[in-house]
Amino acid sequence: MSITEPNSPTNFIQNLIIEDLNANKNEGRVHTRFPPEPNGYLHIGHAKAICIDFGIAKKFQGLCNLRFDDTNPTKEETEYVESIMNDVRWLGFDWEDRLFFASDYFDRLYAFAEELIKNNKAYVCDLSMDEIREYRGTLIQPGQESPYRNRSVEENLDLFRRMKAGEFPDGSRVLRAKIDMASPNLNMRDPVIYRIRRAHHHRTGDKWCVYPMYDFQHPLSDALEGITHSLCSLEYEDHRPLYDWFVQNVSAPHQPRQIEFARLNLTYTVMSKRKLIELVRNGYVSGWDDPRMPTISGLRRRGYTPEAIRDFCDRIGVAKRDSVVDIALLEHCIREELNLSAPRVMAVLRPLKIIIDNYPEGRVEWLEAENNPENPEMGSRQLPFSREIFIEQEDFMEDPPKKFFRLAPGREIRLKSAYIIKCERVVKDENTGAIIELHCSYDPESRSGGATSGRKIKGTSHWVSASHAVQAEARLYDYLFSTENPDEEEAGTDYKAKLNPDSLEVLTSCLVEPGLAGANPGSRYQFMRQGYFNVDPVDSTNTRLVFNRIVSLRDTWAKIQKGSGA
RNA sequence: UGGGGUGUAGCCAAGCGGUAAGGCAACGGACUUUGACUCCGUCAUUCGUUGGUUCGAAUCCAGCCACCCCAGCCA
Repeated sequence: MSITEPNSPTNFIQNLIIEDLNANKNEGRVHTRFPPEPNGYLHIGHAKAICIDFGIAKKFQGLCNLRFDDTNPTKEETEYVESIMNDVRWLGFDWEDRLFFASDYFDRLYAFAEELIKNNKAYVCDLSMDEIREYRGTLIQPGQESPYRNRSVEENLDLFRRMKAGEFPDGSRVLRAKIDMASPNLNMRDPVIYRIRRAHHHRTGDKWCVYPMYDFQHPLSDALEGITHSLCSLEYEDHRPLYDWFVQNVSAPHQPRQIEFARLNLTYTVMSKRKLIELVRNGYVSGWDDPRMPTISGLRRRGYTPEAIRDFCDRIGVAKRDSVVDIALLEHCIREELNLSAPRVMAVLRPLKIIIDNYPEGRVEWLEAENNPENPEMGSRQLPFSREIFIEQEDFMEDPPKKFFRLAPGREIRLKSAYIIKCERVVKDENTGAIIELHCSYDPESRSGGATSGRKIKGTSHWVSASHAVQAEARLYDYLFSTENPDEEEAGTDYKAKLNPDSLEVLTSCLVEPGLAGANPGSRYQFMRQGYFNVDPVDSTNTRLVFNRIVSLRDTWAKIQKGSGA
């Protein structure tokens, strides 16, 4: 079940909306919006918000707008708005013709500000930034009124118009709402609503030198768009009285309602935009789309699907409790999808050579292999088998523990879709003692699918034919951070100290079955026991094949070791 | 010492006065041409805590405790 589906379970936001509907509010309409600031790339936390904003609208046959809250020109860039639109679309959501920008409303917002001034509810303040802070008071002490608080309407109007006209330097004056300097809620202590900022805006260029603040812009943009339910994260709860104040003290065409929910946190990663941008800028990762990043573009490059991400967002629920969701749930979602959709192919990450002494030299058999035993519709393919093959190093142990039932001296193993082989001899390097290759025999009667193939063998391994395999590169990713909660305070450490040095392992000797030579960038596979991989959509070229490990299969090594008591 | 929030299992999360859903994780067992997958089973006598109201409380009331957010001309 999903909040994007009609019969899914309800959450507290839906219950509030149902109450509004039952009270005949908003003519029965439900209209939400997803309002990112274009100052960075979207991450999985935004995906939660997107699924909630668009999902709730859909659930109530309503609409959801995409609106960019672009009122701080010093942080915002066109690159970001493009990536955001791309990511929202990729996730599978459609804002149709309702793409908006707060900057589209600059004229109307300015008019609302003048209206406030004319009603003696806003004033131009000449205090410096530091002075404003001092006058604001503290958490436990009330603030003091600005000496400029009681300027006449005429003077305020004149000053504000001259601010807009560019007569004053940046930072010299601001427009403030006249509310209550003694309010226990600091947001109500005459908040700044316009500041002078000579910066090039990504859409309005140099037309404006005054820009509205979020607290003023957001409720009024919602009102202008006819938003009924303005869903945002918990840190804005304190702002709700201000939100309502603006809507009520201006001739707003509509009264939207703000509802807050907890933002997403995930184990082993960070979600704050400030931290992510720092990881990118300081080169801790290769970019916003580094597959270890929790960004949408990182997850996409890693091989995650929009369906898996939406499924994850549905499963984590919506509530007001601060929480940290276990990354295992996200991994479960992609495994569940890929298990049925990704073809199972043979790839050997750490090759160990095997020579089958009783198999004729030069002979090649093409064996049929099913693409996905759980999804027969995916058909089968032909695999070359020959005298020399590679298996996974970890599938052989010279001195195996009790419950190890793969290959060992004198033991047999089934080669997936091929024959049963028996290890006859181990060849080692004279000096180092390292294992160079294995000599085996095969059982000609055991060919997979044949009439006499029924012999039961405990272990099965994947393999590739030495002369047919294609060389590739595999990138194995671990968590970017080594601790479950890198944000957690620990005296003297900052979150970067918890970056996991082993978060990326690159294997260049990886060998894959020949059919993968021309695989499409982005396509996903299960490399048997090694997990799910995709062809890197950025780095794979005709001469270089790179696989990203999307996620491992659940680790069986732990059980093997546990079983052996090792 | 102010204001706003939140406390249900290892992690999420339903529950809204009638006797603790579901998912992830974990742990047993079955199955398996990959120990994965799949399937079956186990996993809160108790809901931060102490009292109160009630025939009956996770749900209502009071006190206490813990944690999160707020003093940008960021959003």
